[in-house]
Amino acid sequence: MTEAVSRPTLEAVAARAGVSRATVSRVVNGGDGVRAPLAERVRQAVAELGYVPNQAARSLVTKRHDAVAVVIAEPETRVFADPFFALQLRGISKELTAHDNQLVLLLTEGRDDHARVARYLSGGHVDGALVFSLHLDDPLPGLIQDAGVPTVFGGRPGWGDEGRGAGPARPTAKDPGVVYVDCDNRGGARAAVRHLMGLGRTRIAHLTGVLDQTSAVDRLDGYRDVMGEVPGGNDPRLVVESDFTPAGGERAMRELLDRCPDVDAVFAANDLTALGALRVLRASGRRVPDDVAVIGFDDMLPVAEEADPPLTTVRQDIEGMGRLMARLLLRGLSDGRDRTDDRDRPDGRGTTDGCDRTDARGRTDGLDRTGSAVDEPHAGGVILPTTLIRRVSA
Amino acid sequence: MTEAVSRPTLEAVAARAGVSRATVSRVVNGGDGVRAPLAERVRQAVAELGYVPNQAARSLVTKRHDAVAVVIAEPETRVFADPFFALQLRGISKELTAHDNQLVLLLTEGRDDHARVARYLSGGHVDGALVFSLHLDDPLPGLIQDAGVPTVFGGRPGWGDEGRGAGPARPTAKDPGVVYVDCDNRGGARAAVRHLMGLGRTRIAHLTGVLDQTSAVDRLDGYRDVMGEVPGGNDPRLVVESDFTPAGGERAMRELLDRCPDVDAVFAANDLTALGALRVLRASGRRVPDDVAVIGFDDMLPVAEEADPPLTTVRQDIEGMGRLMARLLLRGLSDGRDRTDDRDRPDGRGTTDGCDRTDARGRTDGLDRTGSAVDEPHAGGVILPTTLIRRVSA
DNA sequence: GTGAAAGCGCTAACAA
DNA sequence: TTGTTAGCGCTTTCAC
Repeated sequence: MTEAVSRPTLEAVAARAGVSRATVSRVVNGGDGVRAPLAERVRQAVAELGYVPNQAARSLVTKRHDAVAVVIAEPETRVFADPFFALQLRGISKELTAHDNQLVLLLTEGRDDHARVARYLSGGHVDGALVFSLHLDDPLPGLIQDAGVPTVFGGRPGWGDEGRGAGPARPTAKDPGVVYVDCDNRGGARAAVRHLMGLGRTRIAHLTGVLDQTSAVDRLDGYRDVMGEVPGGNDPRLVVESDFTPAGGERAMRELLDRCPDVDAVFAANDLTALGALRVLRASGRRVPDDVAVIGFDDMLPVAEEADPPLTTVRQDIEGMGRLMARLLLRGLSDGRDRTDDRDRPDGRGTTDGCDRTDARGRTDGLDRTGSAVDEPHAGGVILPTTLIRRVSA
Repeated sequence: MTEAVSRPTLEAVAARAGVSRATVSRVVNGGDGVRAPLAERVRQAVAELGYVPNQAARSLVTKRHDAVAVVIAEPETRVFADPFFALQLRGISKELTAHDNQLVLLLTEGRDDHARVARYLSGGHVDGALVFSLHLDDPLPGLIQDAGVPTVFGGRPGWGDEGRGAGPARPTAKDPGVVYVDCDNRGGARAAVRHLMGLGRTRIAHLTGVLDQTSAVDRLDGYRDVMGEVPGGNDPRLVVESDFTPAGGERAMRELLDRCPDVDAVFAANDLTALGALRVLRASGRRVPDDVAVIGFDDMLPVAEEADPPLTTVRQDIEGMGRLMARLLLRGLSDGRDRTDDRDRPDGRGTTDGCDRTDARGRTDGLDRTGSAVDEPHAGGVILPTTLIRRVSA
């Protein structure tokens, strides 16, 4: 392991180019107001010396870090069981890189880590935070809000869902300052159920996810939206609580077959649950999709594609979510300063502005919230669309 | 998105405690040589003010950053297709956190990013780097070596495998300074094949991984180690090249059945490949394991466990690999300075030293290298053991 | 054992 | 347009 060596400083570059440190600094930071030939000489010197600015020194005076923390609350091992996390991170990374920001990854393993993370964020080491936390009663988001760091949440925070999560709703729930990005869980669920109806199915069941996560709640709500419209759709026996795992899917499917042997379609809260359901259906002698159609959620490869039969599912643009989160945070950060959004780095690596590639629709397309006590939508919620992917199972 | 506020400085703490900045600094950094009561007063002030040291200011003078970069060469989308990456990261994160280091994540998307990463690492923003790059001809590891940053590689670098990868071996291949951590791919493969033999199988095939990755090469070598010992084991038709994917596994399995209809066991280079093989075997009317036994590699959940039938496979301690990489890097870093390894942070959060929990065996337990021209083992290679997980398929 | 003072490398007023 | 100067918040000699 080679030892690091000392790097040339601004001073060295200035000397070499025969100018003052201030001039070098100007050139390095965009070169506004430096006459071309001089700037050229400086750039020359920079190249020759292989000068790279010392970020610590820079941060010390600018109070900026060009770094963003990504916080992932770890009890969410679900996050580790599928590529979700990795894709999200990839999207975030791309966007941050395009804006010359670094990604500081903070993984938490429980309460002890909460304090650590809060301390780190309060410590002013990063300009902002991207926070993933799926559970309604997770204290981490609250701590982070209190840390006073600009933050964008991944997934709709559940603070406003009174009567659903454990404990009272956080006062911050209606805070217009709360910004989050999520996929259209509810709309995707509706699309899935409508598709099953379009297939002529009438006894359509739902195997839910863990109901202390907003994604599970929203998918259930989407299911109910559609089922509520048809006679007999409100049969409570058709909804079985599960937990986003294959084992849970098996359990739930067995229970479902007990309750409703006449079921002819299943909408599973995610692909893993569907996997378990498929196995039980096969064991029960039912054919998929002939006897029972099955739809999953997530399009989690290779699970969905490699299932037997390949799973029809609802795809979300996971990478796009990550990208959008980063973009929103960065935009918020630059708004907070006096630089405008499009004042990108001089190397012209800025991306196109806006949500052009993400089809952000804002809000939840006219629908009111999930029957909770929250009347106003979360001011900063951005919902990305989902797509139904048809394979064999439905 | 709340705006960040200004934090209390050392100065403020000093004023509050009625001491000099220097004293506060000493207390904050371990408190050696400060009388107890004074130190207590300082700690009090720190707590009251919620003081957190400004890392930028500290780095500026210490030239340390307490930050480590994790570089993941992205063309390795395999890394994104399974939880491998996430687990590795978790191990790394735990270890870094225990030593109060931050994790800066650098994902690359191709050549353009190489320069960016090299620049960042050379820029002295981090104390060291953990680098993942699976392909033999990836230029990134070379660039990183040149950047002069202490580095530990994830997975055995292939630079020394002459005649295998594209291009000549890098001169650094035998550099005793090269440090890497890998699982015992070769030993795991041997265990798998021996297990199949123990089952009385005689026509044991191998579906390889992408052979420009050392993990695939090593697994193939392990297979050959064992097969070479028995008569007829060298039948080249029993080895089919594949690519670590289910689709590749299908292709390879079909080809294998064409070539050797009498095959009675398959060792697949990973679980995904095994998945494809299982499907083809089923389609061909063969029963698993009765007619053909199948073993995978990685114990990639949920793939292996949820396969039909559940897959016997070789498990590696992925999280342990990550942890060990971080530990080795951190140790190297502290060796490079004048502080000894066990001079941990004052809050007593240091972990136990050594590789106690990882069972590092060092080297490759007496076996010579993979038939390549490299006679001396890579000085810094640490190989973690693997475990055979018996499920139904073999 | 404690404090005073000198920078670390950079940016941002302000002068020229 | 360019240079000069004063710190940013911290650690670290060096006196006391």
